[in-house]
Amino acid sequence: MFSSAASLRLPPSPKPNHRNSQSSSTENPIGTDLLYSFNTPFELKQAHSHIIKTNNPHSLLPLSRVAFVCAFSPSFNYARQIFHRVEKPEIFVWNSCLKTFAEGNSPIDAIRLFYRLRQFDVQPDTFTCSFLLKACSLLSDLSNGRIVHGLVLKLGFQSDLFVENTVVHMYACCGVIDDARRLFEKMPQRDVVTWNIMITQLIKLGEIGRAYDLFTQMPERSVRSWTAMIAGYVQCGKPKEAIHLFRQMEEAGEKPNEVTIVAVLAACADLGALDLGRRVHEYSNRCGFKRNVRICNTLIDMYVKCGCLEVARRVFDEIDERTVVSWSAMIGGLAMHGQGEEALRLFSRMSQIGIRPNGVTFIGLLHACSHMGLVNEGRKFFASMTRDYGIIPQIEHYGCMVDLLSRAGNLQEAHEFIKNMPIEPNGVVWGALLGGCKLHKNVELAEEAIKHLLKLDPLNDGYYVVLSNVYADAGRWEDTGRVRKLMRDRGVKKTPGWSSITIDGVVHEFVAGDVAHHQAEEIYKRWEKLLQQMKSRGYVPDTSVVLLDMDEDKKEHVLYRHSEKLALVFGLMNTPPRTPIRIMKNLRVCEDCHSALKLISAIAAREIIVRDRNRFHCFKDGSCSCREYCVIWEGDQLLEVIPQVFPLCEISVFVNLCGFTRVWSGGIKILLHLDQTLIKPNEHTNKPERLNDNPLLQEDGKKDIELKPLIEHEKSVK
DNA sequence: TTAGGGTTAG
Repeated sequence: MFSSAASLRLPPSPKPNHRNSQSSSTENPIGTDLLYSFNTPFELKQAHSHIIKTNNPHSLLPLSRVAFVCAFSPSFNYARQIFHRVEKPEIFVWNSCLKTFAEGNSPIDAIRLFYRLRQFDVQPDTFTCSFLLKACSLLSDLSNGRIVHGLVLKLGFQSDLFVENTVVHMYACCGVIDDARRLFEKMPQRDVVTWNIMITQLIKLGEIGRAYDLFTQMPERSVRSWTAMIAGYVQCGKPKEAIHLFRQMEEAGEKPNEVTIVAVLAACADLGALDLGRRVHEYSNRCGFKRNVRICNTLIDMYVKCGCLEVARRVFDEIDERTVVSWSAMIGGLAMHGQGEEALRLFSRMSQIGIRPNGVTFIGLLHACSHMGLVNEGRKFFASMTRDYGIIPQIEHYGCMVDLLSRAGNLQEAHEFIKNMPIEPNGVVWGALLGGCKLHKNVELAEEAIKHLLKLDPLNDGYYVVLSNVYADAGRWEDTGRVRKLMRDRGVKKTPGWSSITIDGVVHEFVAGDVAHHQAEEIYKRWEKLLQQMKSRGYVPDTSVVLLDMDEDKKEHVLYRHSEKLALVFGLMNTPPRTPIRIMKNLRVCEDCHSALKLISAIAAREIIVRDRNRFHCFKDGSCSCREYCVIWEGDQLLEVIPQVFPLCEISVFVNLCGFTRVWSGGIKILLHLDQTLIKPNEHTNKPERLNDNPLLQEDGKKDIELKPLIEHEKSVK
C-alpha cells in the first residue's frame, strides 16, 4: 500500500537550524546544501556518515526529510537510529513530517505515514492526531477520520480542546454535520474556536439560519466569529444582512480586520452601496491595509459594481503586485461597462508580462467580445483557453459563447453549438439563445429555447415574459394571450420590478406606479414636464413592452410609471445639477426606459448610470455605453446587424433622427433604419443621404443634419 | 509542531 519515495512529492527542505547548530560555515566544510540534497536512503547514509566523520551535531540533518526518506523505504529502522541521537523526542520529528504533508498538498501521504508509524508501534501524541485529522478533513476521508477519532478516545485525548476541535472540524468537513453537532453538544468545554468551526461549516452547507442561531448563543465572539458570519451572509446572497451585522460588530466595539473588510466590501458590491463602500475603503487605508491585494481586488469589484469604473481603474493601477484575480476583475469590469476594446487591451498587457489567465479571465473576455459583436475574436478566445492554457470550459463559458453568437444574429450556429455541448446546457445557456431570438425576432427558435427553459425552471417568470415579448413583436397576440393564461394556470407571478437610488446615505426604493414615497406627487409633476421636453425632441413611447391587455393610453400610463423612471426623476430633483445619478434595478431595463434614459441624459445634461440585472448602462449625451446592436431593416427584411463599435454621433442628430424607431441606438455606421426609411451617411462628407422619403425629416426641416462623430464633438466642447 | 474567516464569474 505504500508508494516509493521517488513517486511521492518530497516535502520542502527545512531551513538550516542555525540556533541549534554549533558550527559555523567554516566549521562545516561539507556545507548544508549537500546534507539537504538527499532523496534516497543511500544518499541519506552518505550524508549521515559525513556528520559522524566531521563530528557535526545531528541537528544539522533536516529531520523531516530523514523521516520522509525512511518512512517510504525499507530503511525505517535506520531513521529511528538517527532520531535517537537527536535531543528532541522522536514523535516530534514524525509530527513535523505529518505537518508538512497535511498542510502541504499531499494529505494522502500523511495518512500513509500514519499507517507506517502504527506498524512500528510509534506512540502518537495529541499533535499527531491533530495533523492526521486535518489531512482527513482535506481529503473528506470519513473512514480514516473515524479511525483517528477512535485512537483519540483510546489514548484519552478527548479532553484536549485542540484535538477535540479538530475532530468536530473533521466530521463537519466530511459531510456528517449532525455527528459534528452531537459531539459539539456533548463537549464538556468549548472555546470560541469550537463555535466558529460549527458556524463556518453550517454556512458552507448553506444553513445560514442554523449558523446565526449558534452565533447568537455564543458566550464570547472573536473578530473571526463576526467575520465568518458576515462573509457567510455575503456568500449566501444576503448582503443586507451582512451590512447589518457589520454595523452591530462596530457597535460591539470589535475592530474589523482585513478579512472583515473583504467581506463587507463584497456586500457593498452586491448591493451597489457606494457610500458605505467608500467609507470602508477609507477605513481600510487608515488601518494600513492599502497593499493587501485581496482587499484591492474586492475594491475593484466594488467600484465596478457601483458604477465607478474610473475609481476601480485607479485602484487597479495602484496595486504593486497584481494577481490574476486583479486582472480578471478589471477585464470583467470593463466588459460589463461596455469598454470591450480596453478589456482586450488589458488582456494583451497581462499576457505580455506573463500572467497566466484563468477561467474567470476568459468569462470577462468573452463578455467583452459579445458586447462588441466580435464573433471571430470570441471564437478564438474560446479555442485558445483549452489549447494554450489547458482550461476546460465550464458551463459559464458555454453560456458566454451562446450569448456571443445569438446577439450577433448567428442563431442557428448558436443552436448547433448548444446541441454539441459536452455538458448539459443550463438555463443561462438556453436563456442566451432566447435573448438572441428576441433581438432578432426568431419565433421558432425562441419556442425551442423556451421548451427547454420551462423544463429546467417551470416557475421562472422571466422566460414567460420574454416569450410573450417575442410573440408581441411578431404580432401574434393570440399567442401572447396564451402565454399569459399559462402563467395564470401555473401560478407564475411576474417578479415586481424595483429601482433604488441612494442619496445622502439613504436608499430610496421605487416600484412601478409607486405612490408610497413621500415625494411621489412632486415626482409625477416633474415627470410630466420632462415628458413634454422629451416628446418635443422626438420621444415616442414604446408601448409594445407593456404586455397587459389594455388600450394604448393606459399602456403609456403604465410605461411612464416604471420604477427606473421614478428613481431617475427623484434623483434629478434631489441631487445637484451636472452630478452623476446612479440607479440600481433588480430586472433588465426595458427598451422604452432605455430610450427614455438616453434622451433624458441629454436633456438634463446628466450622466445616468444604471446597474441592471445583467450589466451597466452609462447614459451620457444621449447615448448608452452598452452600445446595443444597430439592426437594419428594409421593409420587413432584416438587412444587417451591426454592433455599435463605431464612433457615436452627436446627440441632436440622434434624438431627431432616431427617436421613432424601436431598434435604434446611439451609434451609426452605414445604414440606419427609421420608420421604413434608410439613411446612409455619405462616405466623403458624412452627411446623411436618404434612400427614400422620410416625412419626419421633412417635418423637422433637418435635411442637412451633419452626423458628427461624438469624439469630434467632445473635442469641440473642450 | 496542533483547530476557525478572505478576492474575480453569477
